[in-house]
Amino acid sequence: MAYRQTEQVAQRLADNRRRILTAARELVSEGGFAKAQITAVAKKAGLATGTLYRYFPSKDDLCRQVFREVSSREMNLLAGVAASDRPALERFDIVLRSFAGRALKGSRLAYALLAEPVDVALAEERSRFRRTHAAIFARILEDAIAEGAIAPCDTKLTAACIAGAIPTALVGPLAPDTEGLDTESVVDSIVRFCFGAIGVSSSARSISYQPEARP
Amino acid sequence: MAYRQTEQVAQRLADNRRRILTAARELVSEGGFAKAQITAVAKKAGLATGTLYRYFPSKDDLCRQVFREVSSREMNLLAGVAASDRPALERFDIVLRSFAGRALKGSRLAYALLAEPVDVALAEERSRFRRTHAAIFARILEDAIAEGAIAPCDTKLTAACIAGAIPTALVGPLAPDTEGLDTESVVDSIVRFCFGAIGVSSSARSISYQPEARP
DNA sequence: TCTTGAAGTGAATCTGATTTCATTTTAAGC
DNA sequence: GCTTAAAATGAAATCAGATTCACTTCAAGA
Repeated sequence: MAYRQTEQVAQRLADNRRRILTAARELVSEGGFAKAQITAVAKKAGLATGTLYRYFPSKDDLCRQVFREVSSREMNLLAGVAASDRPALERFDIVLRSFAGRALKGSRLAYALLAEPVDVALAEERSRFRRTHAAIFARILEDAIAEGAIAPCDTKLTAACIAGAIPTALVGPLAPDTEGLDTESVVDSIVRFCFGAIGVSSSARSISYQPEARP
Repeated sequence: MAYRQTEQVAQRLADNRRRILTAARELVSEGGFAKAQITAVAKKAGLATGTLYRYFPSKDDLCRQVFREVSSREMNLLAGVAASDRPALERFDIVLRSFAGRALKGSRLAYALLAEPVDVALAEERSRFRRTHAAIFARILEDAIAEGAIAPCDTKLTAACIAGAIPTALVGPLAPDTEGLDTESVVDSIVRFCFGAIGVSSSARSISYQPEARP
């Protein structure tokens, strides 16, 4: 018995793994998944190309992992908001705003997640991401119906529509170059659209429910 | 002067070009753009690989061309419908239905156009396609506002949302395997969603405007 | 029939990445 | 210090396509 993995080594391995993921994530935030070539990632992580393959079986796996980490952070955030015990419509408002708002803020990464052309493996991941969004929306819509705040509708499909509408509306504004456009008004328009879509006009909304005092 | 292109030759050249485009289109309808490899296209067109390059400078160019041909047929169709002189909301209804309905019918091709993972060149083409959709919707919305049929709104953004919502709602149903699901009800739900989004509830709609007699 | 330049060919090449693997280095235990 | 097995290395192999190019075939017209 001449070799046994020690705590210290295990630590370093875990570290390396993390370092690879971080390097990849940073590259993605800089230039999208297109910039996350294995060689570049390894270099940035301070490891040799081959070493990387001791940690991840393939590029696809690595990228999927990165995609999941980034997107699940977002998802958890939204899910958290969605799970509060406020009235459904209020939650709807907040979820929409955090989604759109955060996307516009971290635009390069959001673009990678939502719209950058990617290969099949990541496209799959992306569609899972979108379905999760939709599920969150669907849940809120069901609650809203149960509360009698909106009329019944096909919640699944409506949620899918919303989950598709937002990214598309953002793509223009998200485009890697776009600078200095009125973020808030874009978000407002999107929110208005989504409320409309579920049958809550903005006038009705400002009477029955005031998410924030308005200026 | 020993050579001059004759009518007959010109004819054959044009024929070849067309044959290449057709072959490519057919391959795309069978297996998406992924299946449209140069060699396969050439073979299907009954030409040698190299010959194809006498007609198209690169694969990207060929695929773009195919994408444009297919999508512009759709666009013209929608634009035609949109340009009729009926009331705006009626046109809205028809455009939505033809869009969603046609996509569901020719699903493999629609999937390629709307959702298949593609490379940058085609992604560009696709976003142009989507913007054109949005423009059609925007136009109708403006008319509807002018007619006083709906309340004013940010037509550009609303149109973008709609143009994004529909494909997303269709992706599930379009997925290359999905069989035997209720096409009509999907279309209905989408239409309902879009009308809701512009502030026309389905109840209001069935009173003020009857697109078709209902059973 | 013969010449000429365009059209057509498809095997060979190129490309840009991922992935492998023979070799070297490192850490653990004796 | 020595042995062992894991970890790390990075140059080279691989790969799946697109693309090229030296060559052949063809059609027009002299």
